Amino acid sequence: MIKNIDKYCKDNNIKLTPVRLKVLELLQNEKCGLGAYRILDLLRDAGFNSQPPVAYRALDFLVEHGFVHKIESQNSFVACTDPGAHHSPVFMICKKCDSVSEAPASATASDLSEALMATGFKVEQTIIEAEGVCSTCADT
Amino acid sequence: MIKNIDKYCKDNNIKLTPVRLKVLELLQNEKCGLGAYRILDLLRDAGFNSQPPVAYRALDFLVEHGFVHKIESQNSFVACTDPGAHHSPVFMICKKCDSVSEAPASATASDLSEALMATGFKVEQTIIEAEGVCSTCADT
DNA sequence: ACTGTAATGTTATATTATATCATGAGGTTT
DNA sequence: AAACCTCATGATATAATATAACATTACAGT
Ligand SMILES: [Zn+2]
Ligand SMILES: [Zn+2]
Ligand SMILES: [Zn+2]
Ligand SMILES: [Zn+2]
Repeated sequence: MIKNIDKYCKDNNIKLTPVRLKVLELLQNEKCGLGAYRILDLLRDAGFNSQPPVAYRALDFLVEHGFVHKIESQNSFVACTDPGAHHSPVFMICKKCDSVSEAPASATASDLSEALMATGFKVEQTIIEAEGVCSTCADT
Repeated sequence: MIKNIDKYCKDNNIKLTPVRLKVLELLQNEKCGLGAYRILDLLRDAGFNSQPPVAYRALDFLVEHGFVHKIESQNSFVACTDPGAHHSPVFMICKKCDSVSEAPASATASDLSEALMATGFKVEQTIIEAEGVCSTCADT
C-alpha cells in the first residue's frame, strides 16, 4: 500500500518525510484509531522528537493527502485502506473491540449528497461514522 | 417545541431543571453549534454557576435524552429539531455561515445500516455530518 | 554563495473534557 | 418529625486534545 503512496507523492511533488512515514506505518499497524498523543508516545519510542506539533503536523499532512482519516467521534486517526483514490469513506467503529474499519460503501455518500441537495444544501464532504458491533465481536 | 419536551419528561420521569432548560433554550436560539465553553459563558451571563462540569452535565443530560445533538466535527452542540422522536439525524454544516441544520433525511441512515450489514457489522448508531454550503449562502 | 520554500525544533498556551469529593434539595420510609 | 435515599449541584483540580508563535535547519533553484 506504501507503493501507491510513493507514487502519489512523486506525481504530486510532495514528500513523505521520515516522521510522516513513521506515523503512517504506526497507523497501518493498528486496527484501532490512535490518538495524537498515543502516536506521540510511539514516535518517542521510535527515537523521534516528541513535541505535540510534531505529531499534529504529520497527521495534518497525512489527512490532507488522504493517507489517513480522522475519526471525529474519537479524536483518533486511522490509515486509509485505499489511499490516493478520491473517496467518501464510511467508518465502522466497534463498541466492543474498538476496531475501526473503512467500509467500501461509496454509494452511501452520493445517495446522501443527492438527498441533501433537495434541501438546497451543496455537500462538499461527508463525515459518516457508524457505531455498533463488528462481525468478529458478534461471534463471541 | 418545549411542549414535546415537557411531555417527554413527565412520561419518562426525568427533570428539566433550570440549568438544563437554560442550556436547551440557548441552543434553540442559535442556528450554529455552540461549544461547551461558549455555553458556559452564556450561562454565566444568565446568572448561573459557571464551572465546566455544570455545562457538561447539562449537555450530557440533554444529549442522552435526545433534546440536543453533538456535532462531532466541531465539538459543538445543537438543539434537536424533533426532540422525543427516535431518529438518526443527518447534519448539514455550512462552511460559510457555520449554520447547522438537521436534515429530515431518515432514509439515509437505514440505507447505511443495510449496506454495512452486508459486511457483518451491526450498526447501532450513526454519525452523519455533511460539510458544504447552505442554500442561503449559495445565493450570495 | 545567495535566496526562497518547506520542514522541523521548541516553548508556551488555548481548548475541550473529566475525576473527585462535598453539599444541598426532594421525596419515602419508619 | 427523623432517618434515609436518590438525584442534582457546587467546587476544585487535572486530564486530554490542539494550536500559536517564533527560531532553526535542509535543500533546491539561481
Ligand atoms: Zn480512505
Ligand atoms: Zn469488535
Ligand atoms: Zn434530532
Ligand atoms: Zn451558510
